[in-house]
Amino acid sequence: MDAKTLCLGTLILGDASGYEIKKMFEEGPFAHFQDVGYGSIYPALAKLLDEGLVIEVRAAPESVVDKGHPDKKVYSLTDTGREVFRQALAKTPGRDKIRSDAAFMMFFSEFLEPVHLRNVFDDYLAHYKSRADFMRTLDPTGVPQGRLFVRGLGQAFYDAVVEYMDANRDMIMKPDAGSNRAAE
Amino acid sequence: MDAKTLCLGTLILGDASGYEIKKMFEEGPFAHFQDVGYGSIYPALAKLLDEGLVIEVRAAPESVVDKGHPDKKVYSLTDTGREVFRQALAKTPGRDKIRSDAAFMMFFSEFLEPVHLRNVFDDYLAHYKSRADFMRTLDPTGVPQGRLFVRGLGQAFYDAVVEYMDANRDMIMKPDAGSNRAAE
DNA sequence: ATAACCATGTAAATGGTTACATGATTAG
DNA sequence: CTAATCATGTAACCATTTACATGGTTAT
Repeated sequence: MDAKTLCLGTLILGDASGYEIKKMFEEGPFAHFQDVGYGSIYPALAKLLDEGLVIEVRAAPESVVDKGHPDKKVYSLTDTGREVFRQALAKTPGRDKIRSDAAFMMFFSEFLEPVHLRNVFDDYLAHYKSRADFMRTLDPTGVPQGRLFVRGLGQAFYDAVVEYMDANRDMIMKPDAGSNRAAE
Repeated sequence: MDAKTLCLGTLILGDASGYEIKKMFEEGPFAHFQDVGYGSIYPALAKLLDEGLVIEVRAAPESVVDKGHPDKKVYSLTDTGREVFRQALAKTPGRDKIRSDAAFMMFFSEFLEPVHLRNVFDDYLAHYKSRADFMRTLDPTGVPQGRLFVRGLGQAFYDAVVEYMDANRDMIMKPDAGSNRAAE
């Protein structure tokens, strides 16, 4: 999924600014399966505007909360944008892409200093723990099934990682009991 | 992790050709947490050769299996290469990067045609099932702990996805029972 | 024969990340 | 007053993906 489609997806959930879109990928509903930075979002929004898939709208006057932020740009999907998004969803998705540098490092645990290994392990576990905890705080009320399903999938993934790491800490942390001779 | 470090990692496990390195990322021990194509591997190997981190070696004469493949190039790590790899492992790893187009699609299940949704779901599940099954065929004998740990982590991940999807098929596949009105 | 696989490589296109540049507002 | 957060955007750099180009071998 390119940044453009990602933006269309967030906008179909409601009007938003570039800043708000980023937030959705940081702590929102997409957090566990997609990722984008400002450097992708702003150019993507500019292109979408160019192509007529989104328009710039003033934030609803009711939300005068935005009084002090005159430079905030809120985008809204056009009908064409909605249609293009539907077409993007109709394609066959590619395989999941996972890049875990931490897992790569732990794979080579014998080449890491014990202190460093412990840090990598603990940081990794702590991160997944906090993600799992965060997801548990979300309210499922009124959320469509597809979204709940994907949320649950993320939750299942986080929980599995945490559970496995808690259960197998010793396996990687304790010095190797001779079984590594063969593969060196 | 850039393609260069990834290549160093596979080569520390033993001499290999570009083609063999790719295989490792397709069906080998890295399959579930990293991914690279030929377009990354061959240029990376060329650079590593340039920098003196690897050398080209003839495949061991014993393995005359390679008789008919004179253009096969086997690479081997130099001491510098080993050292550079260790340094790469000593750094703090970045966060896992996950991009799941399929999850993104399922998130927006209301916008997908039922047939397409079913296809996406079934393909996704089938893929994770086959990955999980494959990992169960691997022999743990003589494999160092770090590698076993990461293998188990991948296994736990695959199993969690399969289990969750099997258990919650109805949730996403059955037409929405009115709870989606709110977020539309 | 012919498909599948082994095997290597390049070039162009695509797209993402990082660093830079700026400035207002809010909470402590 | 100072740090954090809100807010947008560009340019250079970096890296990957895709398409192209080639050709040998093995199994059916």
